[in-house]
Amino acid sequence: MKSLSTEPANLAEGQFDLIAKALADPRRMALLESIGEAKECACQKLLRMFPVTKGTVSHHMKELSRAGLIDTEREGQFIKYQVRRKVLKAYTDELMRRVKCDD
Amino acid sequence: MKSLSTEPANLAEGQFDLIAKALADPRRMALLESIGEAKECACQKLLRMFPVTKGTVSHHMKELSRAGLIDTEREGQFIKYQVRRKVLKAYTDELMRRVKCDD
DNA sequence: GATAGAGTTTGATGGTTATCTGACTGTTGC
DNA sequence: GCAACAGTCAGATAACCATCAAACTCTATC
Repeated sequence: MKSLSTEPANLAEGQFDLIAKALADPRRMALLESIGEAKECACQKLLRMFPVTKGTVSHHMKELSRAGLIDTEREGQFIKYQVRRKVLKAYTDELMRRVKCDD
Repeated sequence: MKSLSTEPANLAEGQFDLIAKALADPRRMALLESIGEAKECACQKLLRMFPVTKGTVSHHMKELSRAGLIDTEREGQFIKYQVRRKVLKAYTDELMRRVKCDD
C-alpha cells in the first residue's frame, strides 16, 4: 500500500510523469496560469492572449487534460477549462515525498 | 542576505522553467530520487543503478545542477551530489502560487 | 611521470514535440 | 439548409533532447 491519512487525490499510474511533462513547456504553463486566473476560461480568451494558432492551443489543452490538470466542459459553442487544483497539489506532494522533503 | 534559516530560497529569473524542464524527464527524476535517498551520492553509485553510460549520467547531473536542484562537491576522485531541498520547495511554492492554489 | 579509474565533453543519431496550415466536426442563428 | 464561428484532427516541419561512443581532463597511486 502507498500512504495513509492524506486527503488529496492520489495520482494514477504514470500520471506523475505526464504532469511533469505537461508543466515543462513554458507556453503550456502560461496557459495553465491563465486558466487559473479566472475561475473558468474559454479557449477564445487564451487565443487572444497568446500568439499561437487555435490548433496549438487545442494541442496544449489536450496535454493538460491528459495529465489530469484541467477539467473540460462544453458550454454551448464554447469550451470552458478549470484547473484541477487537487491534482496539482497531489503532484507537489508526491514530488516532495519522492525527494524525501517531508519524511 | 539571501534567506533566513527556514525561508525557502527564492528562485532566480528563469529558474522556474529550468526546474520544470529538469523534472520532466523520468530518468532524470529517478536520478534525483536516488540522490535524495542517501544524504550524499556518488556518480559511480548511480551508474550501477541505471542502465546508462557515464556520459548520460554526467549530462543529467549537469541539467539538475543548472536548475539549482543539486549541489556538486568534489571528494578526491569522486564527486558527491546532494539535493537542494530548499530550491525544490521554492519551486513547488511558486507553482502553487502561479496557479492560485494558496491565495 | 605512467597507468588506471572517475567524470566531462563532443559529435552523431533517433525519438519526441511545439507549431503551423488546412481540412474537418459541431453549434448557433438566420 | 446555410453561413459563421468554436474547437479538433491530421500531416508536415523544425527544433529540441536523451542517449551512446569515443576522445579528453583530472586525480590518485605506483
